[in-house]
Amino acid sequence: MDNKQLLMQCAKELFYAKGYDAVGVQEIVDRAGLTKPTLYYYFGSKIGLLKTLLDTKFSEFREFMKRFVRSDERIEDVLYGLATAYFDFFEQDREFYMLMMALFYSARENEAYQAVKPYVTEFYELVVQVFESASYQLGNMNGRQRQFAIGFIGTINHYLLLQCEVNPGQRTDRAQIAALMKQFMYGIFS
Amino acid sequence: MDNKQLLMQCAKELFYAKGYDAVGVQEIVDRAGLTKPTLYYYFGSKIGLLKTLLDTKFSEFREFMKRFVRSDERIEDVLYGLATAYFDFFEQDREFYMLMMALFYSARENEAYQAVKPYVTEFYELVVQVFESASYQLGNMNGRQRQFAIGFIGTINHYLLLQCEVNPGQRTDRAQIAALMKQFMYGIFS
DNA sequence: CAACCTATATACCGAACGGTATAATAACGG
DNA sequence: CCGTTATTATACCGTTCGGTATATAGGTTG
Repeated sequence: MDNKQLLMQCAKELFYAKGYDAVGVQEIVDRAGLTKPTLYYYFGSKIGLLKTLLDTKFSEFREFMKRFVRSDERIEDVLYGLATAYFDFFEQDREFYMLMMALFYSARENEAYQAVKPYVTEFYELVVQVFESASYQLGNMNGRQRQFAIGFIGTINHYLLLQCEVNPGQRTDRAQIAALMKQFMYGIFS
Repeated sequence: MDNKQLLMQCAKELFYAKGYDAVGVQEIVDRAGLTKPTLYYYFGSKIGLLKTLLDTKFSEFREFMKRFVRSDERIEDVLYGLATAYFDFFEQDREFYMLMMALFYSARENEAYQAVKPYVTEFYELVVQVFESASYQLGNMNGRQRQFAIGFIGTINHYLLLQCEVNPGQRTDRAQIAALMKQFMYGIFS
């Protein structure tokens, strides 16, 4: 791994563990065994480092989406594929996923939030589109597509949060994804 | 309002807008028109100020819970009451609610997260209890009480997040709460 | 070899950080 | 009116912050 990748890796670990604002540039380069000018050579600034990290990782997320989502299937299967993309991306790099969530929930004026917002919005709109194009299966949603999208992402994110708290090492299996989607679609009484 | 309350108010606004780590003690006292020793006189430290703020606000949240939750009713009504408590507390002070969410989603090693965690856990356990005591109505949940509690809180929090993004000024009405609970209980096909 | 470009280090900048020693002021009880 | 206590300000502490001017080492290219 070259030093650019090394710096991104170290930054990700520290941002995840302590929070973007709470991590100093010195701390990042110390962990990488380098010095500050190297970091500034590659990324220009601390926020530039975060932006490069986000850009790299969200490109991977797009690949997961392409692999698992077919919008022409039954809505049950589309949602299952969507959920699988989220779960697999989460499993591939839990630290980054949790970092992304933390950034998205952080304060609106914070530059770290503003850096992550466009990416989160992009994937949120993708989920909205899934519900839009399923309208012939779900019937008249009365403009509730966005509410469904929020509910869907919220359900998944909170499940993943629980995973991190309760099963720090264990992988989520396919049966659990199916159960969660069933609960989302048919409610807790089913 | 005395200066202690004033400092808590100013801190809350700044923490909400910029994030705990991104706000300096100097900034807080400047906004309040005071000086640093006053802050340290009342709260001892920056984290002490946050803890006092959390303690005060979560006491209010407990009152909302007592007012709206009757565990001896039908599960539909209990969940509706629980949701109402969350929504009303949110409406009473949106800034604080969003701050609490941001803190809870922040990094585990961050002291701001550690300050808010006990309170969030307390209310999570309360929701778990609601599902536990509804077991005779929901049937055998196979130990999924915690999953339901996570799903319930996740659904509400993401809805409130959406509220803040889309309708910054508008109040959530009772019909929307009922619709959200219906979706949670019966799924999106209902 | 000379010029150049990439990548890295030494050493430093001014500003802001959280926090405090000390003292002045204000309010209150005797 | 005096002593005490609660509250606030002035001025400062050492440390760390994000960021940079400058130099050097190594490879590449003319």
